[in-house]
Amino acid sequence: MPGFGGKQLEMDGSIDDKSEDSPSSSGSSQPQNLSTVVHTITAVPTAIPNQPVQVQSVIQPTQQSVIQAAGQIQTVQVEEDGEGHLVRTDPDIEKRREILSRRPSYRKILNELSSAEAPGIAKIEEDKEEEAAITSIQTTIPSYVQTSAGQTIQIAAANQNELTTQGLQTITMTNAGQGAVTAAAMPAGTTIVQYTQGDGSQQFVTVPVSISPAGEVQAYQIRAPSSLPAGVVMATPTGITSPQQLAEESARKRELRLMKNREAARECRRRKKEYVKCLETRVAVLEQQNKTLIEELKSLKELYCHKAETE
DNA sequence: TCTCGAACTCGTCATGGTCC
DNA sequence: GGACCATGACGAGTTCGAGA
Repeated sequence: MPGFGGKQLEMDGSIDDKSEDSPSSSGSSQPQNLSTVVHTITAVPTAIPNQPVQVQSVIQPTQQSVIQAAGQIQTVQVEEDGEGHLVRTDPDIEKRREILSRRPSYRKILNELSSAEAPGIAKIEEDKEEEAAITSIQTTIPSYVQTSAGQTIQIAAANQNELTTQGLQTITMTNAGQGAVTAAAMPAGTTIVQYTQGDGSQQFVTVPVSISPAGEVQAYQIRAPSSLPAGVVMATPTGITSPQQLAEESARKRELRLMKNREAARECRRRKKEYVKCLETRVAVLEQQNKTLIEELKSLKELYCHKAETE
């Protein structure tokens, strides 16, 4: 991570108010403190959550700084905490601390940042669009799926065109010699089949692959319980009774949970990277603004001195 | 070429927040 | 209240560059 100039920039764009919980708690993205005369900080006051404001010219550590946001002038108390961090000490702290104590969402933060001040920065898309993107590279309903054991099984629904998540469907699986879709890696006895329906919606089916030596396959039900997100269905054997089947069922649930969490972790990391990139861009922009303002200040000073000399 | 340590990646678990 | 999601934390594996 390259070092950032200026004062500590909180992830939510606010001035450091010593909140205990911050997305930067891992430390890897903490900006380094560099000594500069003028610090430009973007802050989001609690009264106007989505409106960035700028704190300028915090030259003396302890003083009142003027925050201008959307045409409004606010005055906040700002102090330096000895470690180079600006600390806001006004009465809003309790409220802000309450808000910041909640775990942040990179997506929310980034979307706030992009909508508030940088229209050019792409928002992190909502899940709907992500799902749509995924389904666009999927195929239609496969008749054959390959299990984690390299086994190919045929899914022969009573009416594949009506294989929807509405209501219950019974499908049968039979061994077949053709492969079509590779299933997720699963422990012995289970597999997760991912496919796309004719209407483009993505489906995950957790399927136990306990095919008897005689090739006999029992019937499974595909159901879409309300607890599962759209596009995810569970395949459960009909009439689970034995402890072994219960164990298999819980193993399947666990695998599905792990798979989802794996995906969630990937997404989370991707969002985090995007968020850090966004912050770096903002830092670069603000540094540039800072330079411009310094130059402007210099020229105004010179102009003023020149005028004073001539008078 | 081998070794070592830092950095990075990924999967999993724990936990708090949100939704129904 | 339970299911689900988002994310921090942690450990294991991988990569890469520097030094012997």
